[in-house]
Amino acid sequence: MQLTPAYKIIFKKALEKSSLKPTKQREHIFSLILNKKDHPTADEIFTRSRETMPSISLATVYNCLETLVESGLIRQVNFERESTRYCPNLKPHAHFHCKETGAIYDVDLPASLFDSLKKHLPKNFEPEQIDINFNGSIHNTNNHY
Amino acid sequence: MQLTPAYKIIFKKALEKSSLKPTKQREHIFSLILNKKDHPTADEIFTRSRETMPSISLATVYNCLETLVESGLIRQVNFERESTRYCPNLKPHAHFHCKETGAIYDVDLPASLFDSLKKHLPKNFEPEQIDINFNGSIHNTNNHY
DNA sequence: AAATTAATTTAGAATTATTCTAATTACACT
DNA sequence: AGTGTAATTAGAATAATTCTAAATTAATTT
Repeated sequence: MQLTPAYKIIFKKALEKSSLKPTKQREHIFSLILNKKDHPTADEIFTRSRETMPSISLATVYNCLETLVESGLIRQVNFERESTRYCPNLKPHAHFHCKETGAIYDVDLPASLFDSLKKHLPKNFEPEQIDINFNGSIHNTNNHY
Repeated sequence: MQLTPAYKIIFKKALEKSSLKPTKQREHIFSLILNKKDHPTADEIFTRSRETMPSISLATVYNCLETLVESGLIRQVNFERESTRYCPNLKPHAHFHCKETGAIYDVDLPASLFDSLKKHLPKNFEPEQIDINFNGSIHNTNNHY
């Protein structure tokens, strides 16, 4: 679980911009999320972290995730009141939540769509973040019988 | 806190379609949400309910809210992991969450926008519900100085 | 390099919204 | 009236997250 040199620079810069330290734990968690792009929960990240960093604590995982979100390196994803999940995809996109499997899929969207959404806000509303969440199921188009 | 005759019919029909009973408690909670369109939490609804129905319990409030959502009479709104809020507006719309005050505002959107969102999904993804949430702040355009 | 300070991590307790459980109540139907 | 099913109730249980206070690490000053 290692950051590429390019990501290592991004990582350091992003944290330093908010005067936060690029610690071992923060880097470790960031690399875990980057390397398996599957929207894990804090608890899943905790379990995975301990495989290679057995001394890490759950509180640290929560702390690190918070600082990574603050510094813009990852995004939070929430569905209903399920555990918060984390996402390293920073491109404009939505999420699709399959109610059968619970899996979450990224859905790329053109930036223009976010722009036209913003146009419907009153002039004095200043959005910082737009979350678009689909909830539904996924049909298997192969197996018809 | 009374339902109009028109809403009373809508209420009964919606529940009976799922073979649920139009009970006093369910009607009471539905009317509370309809009459003050401010996205209350279950706990706020509980407090308001007791003013006119002191014997109601919190569990019942949760139960009733669940059945009202199931039968399509109200919608749930979630921001991050804050308490779930409830919304009687069934027209296609988004929500704006003011991070300063915590208030939630409905933002009407044309149905066409939801349609173009759906077009970006893979063909076998079947959305049942689309949630669009803005997070940000509201500028006061009056008081410049 | 030792001492000082500040930030981070840690373990475990505390919190909070929600769900669960089991008992009671309210209806609908014979 | 008696039976059966659904709904309500109070309180206990759960689970994700946050808080607290102590311990560790890193950075800075002497």
